[in-house]
Amino acid sequence: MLTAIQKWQKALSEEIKARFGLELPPDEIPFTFPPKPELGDAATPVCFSLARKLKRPPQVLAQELAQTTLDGVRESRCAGGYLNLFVDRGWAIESLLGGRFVPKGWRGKTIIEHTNINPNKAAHVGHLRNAVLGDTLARCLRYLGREVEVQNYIDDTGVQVADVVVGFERILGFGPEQLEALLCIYERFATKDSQAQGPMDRLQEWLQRGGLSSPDGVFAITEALRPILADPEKSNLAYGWLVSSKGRFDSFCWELYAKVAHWYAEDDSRLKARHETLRDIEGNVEPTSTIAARVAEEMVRCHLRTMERLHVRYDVLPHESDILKSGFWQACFDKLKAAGAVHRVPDESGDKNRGCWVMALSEADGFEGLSDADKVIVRSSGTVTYIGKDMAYQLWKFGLLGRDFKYRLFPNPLYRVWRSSSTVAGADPPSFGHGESVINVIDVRQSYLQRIVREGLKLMGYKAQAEASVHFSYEMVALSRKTALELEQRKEITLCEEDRTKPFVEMSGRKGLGVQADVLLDLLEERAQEEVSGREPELPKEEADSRARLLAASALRYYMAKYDKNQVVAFDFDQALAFEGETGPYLQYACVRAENILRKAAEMGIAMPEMSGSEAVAKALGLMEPEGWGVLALFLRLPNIVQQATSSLDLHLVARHLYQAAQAFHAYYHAFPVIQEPDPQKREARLLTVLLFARLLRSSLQELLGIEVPERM
RNA sequence: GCGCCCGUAGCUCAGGUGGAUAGAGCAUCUGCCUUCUAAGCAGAGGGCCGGGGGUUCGAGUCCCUCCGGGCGCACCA
Repeated sequence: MLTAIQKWQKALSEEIKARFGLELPPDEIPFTFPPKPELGDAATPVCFSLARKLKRPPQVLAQELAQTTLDGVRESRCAGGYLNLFVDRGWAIESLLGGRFVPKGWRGKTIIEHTNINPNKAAHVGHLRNAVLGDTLARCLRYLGREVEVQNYIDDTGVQVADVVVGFERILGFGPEQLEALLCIYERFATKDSQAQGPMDRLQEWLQRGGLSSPDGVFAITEALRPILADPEKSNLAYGWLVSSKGRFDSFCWELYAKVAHWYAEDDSRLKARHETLRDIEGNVEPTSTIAARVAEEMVRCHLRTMERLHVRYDVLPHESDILKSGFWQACFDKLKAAGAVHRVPDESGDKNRGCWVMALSEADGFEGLSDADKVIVRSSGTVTYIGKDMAYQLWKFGLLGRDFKYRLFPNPLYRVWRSSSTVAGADPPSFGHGESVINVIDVRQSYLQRIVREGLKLMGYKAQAEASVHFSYEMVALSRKTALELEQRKEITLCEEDRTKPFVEMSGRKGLGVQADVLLDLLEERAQEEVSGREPELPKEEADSRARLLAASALRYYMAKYDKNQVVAFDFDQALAFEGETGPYLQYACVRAENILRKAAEMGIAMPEMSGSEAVAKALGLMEPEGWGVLALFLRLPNIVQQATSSLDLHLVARHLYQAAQAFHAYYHAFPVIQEPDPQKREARLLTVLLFARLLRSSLQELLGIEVPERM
């Protein structure tokens, strides 16, 4: 289905051909929007370029083109060479309210892969940008009528998980029982803060508050942890993290993971532990493989919970371990070999890649000037690299592998989500994969690898799928210098000399450098809570909490969505914690204000206007002030904005546009009182403006940006 | 060395395929709450759009070049 502008472009293209004998494709007819609403609802400067080709003044051409009949346009005027269009308001409102965009011309689904946090530590603010962009893209595509499947890839076999397992086994001396005991504490105890007294007292208290007052439960846990508690060094470490993690297992692992990196750095020979652990995980050697699986699963649960706070959900969680166990890599490897896309570097050669299977990139477009033209796919040890697994995964996403996972439900208390499995199949999973196009949301640092995956597909003969493989590349989130120095002062992070001189500090899970997503969300909710209770002290706590959550989520989502994707976000606490100015709450507030007027009007017994169809509506629309109409007209452009945003992956366009709409409404709100307006007809027109605005903004925020609006704030 | 990205107000950023007077937010200053919630509005100051060349009716936007900064180019993911 064509949007209004596309229809106009088509009609104008035909008119230009008929009138001037000039072929001008519809999408080459530019559309802009007049700076003032009085000038019209839309405009095209096309006559400027026509003027050159036809050697006639643009004003004259615009006069002629103004004769064109355009769908929904009641008047075309020319002004200084521009062709300005005034739409029929009734038509515009009808199409806004009724016209969901019918999915024509789009068959097949789009697979979006996003989030992809290594399941070995808590999510940090960088991961939030990924998730927000991925989720916003999914929402925008669904708004346009596309079928979307959201996948969150879980790398549960890599070095990162291995490292945290090393931490549990070798630094803390944990086995499966101790891990279970720890998880049990986390499961029962989910409150945020505590001030430690004596370690054992505290543990007992936590256990009791967590509903583990049954002596057996406490006994079981303390029994399991006894060997750890007997060792002061281990028990101090674990206890410290237990406290600082504020009830979150992923936060515990965040500390543990950073500790492991430090532990390696102290003594190189300790890296042996990493390799042994990695080997045991892959070889299903107990207890290591159980610990790894348990840690990864629990971590994914933590991440799902974190993302749920931002209203981000997933359809399926493909696990890397299942890619290996289900023979995906083998099938992919066979295809690569059959196509001659990879070759083995002989053992006896002097090449540094001897014994490896490599993909030659020297012939490929866009890989010129590499220091090494060969990319290792299979290591000399016979194990496959990340890039190989990723190629197999990409093939599966397109349904090209000839294999599928089994699926079972992931143990998630929040909503139904499936995960891959190599062995156990749950009841009636939907069909996953078989995408027509695939969008991988990964930060810019992985561009090179994403290009290799595409190149691999091409070499295997899947040219169309290589074309349909999109890397949604965005810049990283770093800590602003100000924020980094603040955090260092509070002893939450440690910076090296080099970091201190840089304009911003790159985050690093390994170095424990970053701001945890949940910590930021907690801060946001706290601040929101203060604001809410400052305004309505009488509000029941539950209601206040729920409002604070919506405010915090919207502040964060808008903060992550408003920047151009190529812009490094220098994360700054002051900016991220703001609720004023260009922020999520500002958008919500516009909606709440509009709804307040409606509520008040209803309380006063003023009838709500019809929104479409009747004579009265047409009349009210005609009586709207240009400013009021200007607010609503912004929503007319929304479908085009969303379309452009999704095709260029510039999602900030959507965020900024809705901000602009909110801004326009706030100004209107102050200038045009509704309830106090004595003239009933004017009042009717204003009420209709407010009603339509409230409807449109609320649904747009929710559908496109994943921002929910509270009833009041 | 090669490749990609960024440089616009004191700070953080917008400025779709070149078009109407370069805009927002924060910060600073001045007004506006007995009038639909001030998480707001109105206004002021603040700009050689990194520098220099070009392309044309028209360049913040396109091309070349230089300068400054970031990120990639692993048998890590």
